[in-house]
Amino acid sequence: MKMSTKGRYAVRILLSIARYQKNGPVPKKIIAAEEGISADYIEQIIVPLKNDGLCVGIRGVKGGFKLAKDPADITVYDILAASEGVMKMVDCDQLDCAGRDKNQCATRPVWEGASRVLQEFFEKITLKDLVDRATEYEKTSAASYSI
Amino acid sequence: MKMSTKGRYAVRILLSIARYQKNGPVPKKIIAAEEGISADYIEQIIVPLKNDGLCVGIRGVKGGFKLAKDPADITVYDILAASEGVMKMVDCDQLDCAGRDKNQCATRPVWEGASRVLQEFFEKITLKDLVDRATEYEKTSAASYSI
DNA sequence: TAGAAACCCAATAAAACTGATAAGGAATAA
DNA sequence: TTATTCCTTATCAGTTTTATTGGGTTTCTA
Repeated sequence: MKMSTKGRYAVRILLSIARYQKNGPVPKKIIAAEEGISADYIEQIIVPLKNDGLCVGIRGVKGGFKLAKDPADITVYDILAASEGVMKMVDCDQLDCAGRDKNQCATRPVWEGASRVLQEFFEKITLKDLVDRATEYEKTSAASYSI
Repeated sequence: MKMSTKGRYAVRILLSIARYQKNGPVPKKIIAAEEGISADYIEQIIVPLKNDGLCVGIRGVKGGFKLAKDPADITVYDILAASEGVMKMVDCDQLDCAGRDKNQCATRPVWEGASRVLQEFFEKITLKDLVDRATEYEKTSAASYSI
């Protein structure tokens, strides 16, 4: 029932990109410094995010990452689904239901309902919401990465 | 974001006990056969459930397990909390928020909200609900363990 | 056309967790 | 007293997580 750090990092990485991309592509070195994640590890985490069309990498000098869509069009669910796969709390096939038919398994609706509830929650939060909140927080403290 | 089998097994084990305890304590051998979990593994899973006062073990011949409360007073959340610990999707202390103050972490409310939503969902489902559903299912098929 | 900046890709590995097994001990009913 | 059943602790292989490392490839700029 724990979220892996990969999922959390994925959200934070895209949040960083969202916040700083107005100055051009955000290099992973900046993200690393900003979020306290090693630059090498960021690469690994960002691969599925690119594959799912959430961000793009731009090579060469002055390269970096930028979002592939508007932050308001990227939900936390999109990010977690890309990073951790479809949101299913249990992979419940026939074998999993103690040999019963899956439609006869009394606990199955519990896990399906939980997955659904969670998905709906994450779908309501967009990257823009997080950017706004981060900006709000920053008003009361010093900005870290500017221009 | 996956539920471990331990949590699922815990629910199924208590559900088995709830359903069959009217004939006296339910021995783990029966639970094992019923749920397709090895008897040795059941022991391990059931320990925290006893510690949290959800069921009790009765030793000796004709022994077994029975619930410590009414099934209507045991929620799925109670079971999962006993089995897997408090429902926190991330253990977010200061260090976890990329060095920021935890009240300045823009993603923290996401994980806290998800944990809360999930907890509220599981709190709404009692063991009695599951017993009723299982009984309902059983009407359309053969009972497996009777008297 | 260097050459440096930056992303891309594959292999490796330590640590933690999961899922399970096993053996002996303690209590209880018949 | 004996069979049954729970109780406790140890062990352990396999998988997943969380990275690290080391080499490529592309592209901008001078």
